[in-house]
Amino acid sequence: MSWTDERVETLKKMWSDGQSASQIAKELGGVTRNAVIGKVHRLGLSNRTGGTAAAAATTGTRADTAATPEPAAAAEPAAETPRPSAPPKPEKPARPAAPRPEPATMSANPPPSPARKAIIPAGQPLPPQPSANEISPEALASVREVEKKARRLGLMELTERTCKWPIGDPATEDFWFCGLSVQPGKPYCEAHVGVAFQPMSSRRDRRR
DNA sequence: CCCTGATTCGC
DNA sequence: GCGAATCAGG
Repeated sequence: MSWTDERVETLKKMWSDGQSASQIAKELGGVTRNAVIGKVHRLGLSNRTGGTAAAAATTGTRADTAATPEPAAAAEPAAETPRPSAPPKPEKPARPAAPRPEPATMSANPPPSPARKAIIPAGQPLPPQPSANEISPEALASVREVEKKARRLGLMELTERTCKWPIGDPATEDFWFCGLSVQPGKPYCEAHVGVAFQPMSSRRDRRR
C-alpha cells in the first residue's frame, strides 16, 4: 500500500484527533503502526495540536534531532515556548469528576482548580449499566465475582483488549473499569459479555 | 505483558 | 520516501 492523498488525509485527521498510531494503522490497513509513525514524522506533524489527547508517551526522552524544527538559528527573543492553553476541541477527559482529598500533610500549596466542570465522559457509547432488576441473580453473582478480580483500570488504561465494563459510581472515586482480557471481538470480558449481551429470549424466566 | 511514540538506517 | 527494527517509556 502507498500513501495516497486519501490515506494521508485520514492519517492527519486521526492523528490530530488523538488516535494512536496503531489505531490509525488498523483503520488504514496494510500498514503497521511503525509506518504510521514514520509517516507522521515525515509529514512533520509529530506534535499533536491540542496537547491533552492520548499523548501520554510524549516524554522528552530523546528530543535532540527530530523535535527541533525551530528556526531559531540566530535571534531568539525571550519568547517562551508557546503552549496552547485552550485546545479547540477537547475530547478525551483525562480524569472525570471526583477531586480526591489531598493528604494535606506536606506544604500548604493546594493546586488551584479553576472553574473546572465535572465533565462526565458522554462521548463514547458506554455499556448499559445493568439495572439489577433485569439481570438474573446468577449472572449478577458472576459479575460480582469478576469485579473482585477486576484490574480496576482507569479510563486511559483501556485498550481494545481490556474489558470496558464500568464498575462503581462515576461520580465517586469508586469507579473503574473491569480491565480483564476481552472476549475476542467483544468489548468485554467473558463474564461481562454474558450480562451485556443477553438474548431477549433467555432474559425472562431463566433456569432455576 | 500490554501499550505508546521516537529514532535509526537499509532499502 | 518508506517502514522494520529498535529503543525508551508508561
